[in-house]
Amino acid sequence: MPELPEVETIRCGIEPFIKGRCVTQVVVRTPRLRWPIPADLANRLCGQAVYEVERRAKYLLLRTKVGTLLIHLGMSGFLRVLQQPHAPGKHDHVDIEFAGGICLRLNDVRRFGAMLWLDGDPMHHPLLAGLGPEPLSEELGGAYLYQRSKGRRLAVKPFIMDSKVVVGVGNIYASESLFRAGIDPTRAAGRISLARYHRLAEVIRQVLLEAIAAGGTTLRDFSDQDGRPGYFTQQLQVYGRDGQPCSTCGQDIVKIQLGQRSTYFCRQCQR
DNA sequence: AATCGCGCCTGACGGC
DNA sequence: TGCCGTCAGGCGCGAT
Repeated sequence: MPELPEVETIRCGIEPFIKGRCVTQVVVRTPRLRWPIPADLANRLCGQAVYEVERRAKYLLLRTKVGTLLIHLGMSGFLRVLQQPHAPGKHDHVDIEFAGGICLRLNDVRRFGAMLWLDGDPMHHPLLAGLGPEPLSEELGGAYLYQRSKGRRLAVKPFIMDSKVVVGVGNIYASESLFRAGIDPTRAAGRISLARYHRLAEVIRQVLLEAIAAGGTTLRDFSDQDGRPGYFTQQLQVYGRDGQPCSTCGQDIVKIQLGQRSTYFCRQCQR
């Protein structure tokens, strides 16, 4: 499941192949993603050069001078760059072909992803306009989280997963960050001190940067690969480790449901 | 306003 | 072996 580090890694991986290149053809085999892919996407995109490959939250933005292609990878999506012709396989829903024979191929088993065309300033689009700060930016700090959490009774884990508060903290990294910060994921967001939020902001950045570094290594050979990119290479300390001993104190990691999400933590180390 | 819970979708996995 | 139920999860949206 692409979390922010995977999306950033994919952005870096595809950028050198498509930046500055002109779209020659768009093949949509399965328009039914989270929302239907616009029927006129090919008309909009063909003949346009992609002059920038950006990321905002987990959205990829391919900018042209007449509009922006927005791509979200949902739970199971990934993008590959093909330099050699290659028959599409199962769940290869879209090909975007560029001058020079480069093909950007979207594969998404569960189709929770999206591919939309945005006119005008993409940052004003409803999907992007209300988003909180990027977790790797200066804006995310303890003071910011503390201020936003005032009076809120919501548990801290769903609080930091709320994209209006901060973007890009998915279920896995939320559990990992709270473990590193020693914070009980069920604790009300408004009942956490400024000092602990300083620590939380710091470890969120740390965890994401480590994952980006790991992804950069595994995805070095980005194009023309057959299988999926190597996600999940990061050492996870609590996620998916229920019943196993905590790496700090040895007590069993527990798994609970919090806001319909599996949540993993150590009752001893996280208060 | 804040919070909760649903639904989209497929594949892996466990039980019988 | 096959069938069926359950789980996983990002995230917008409607309900409370």
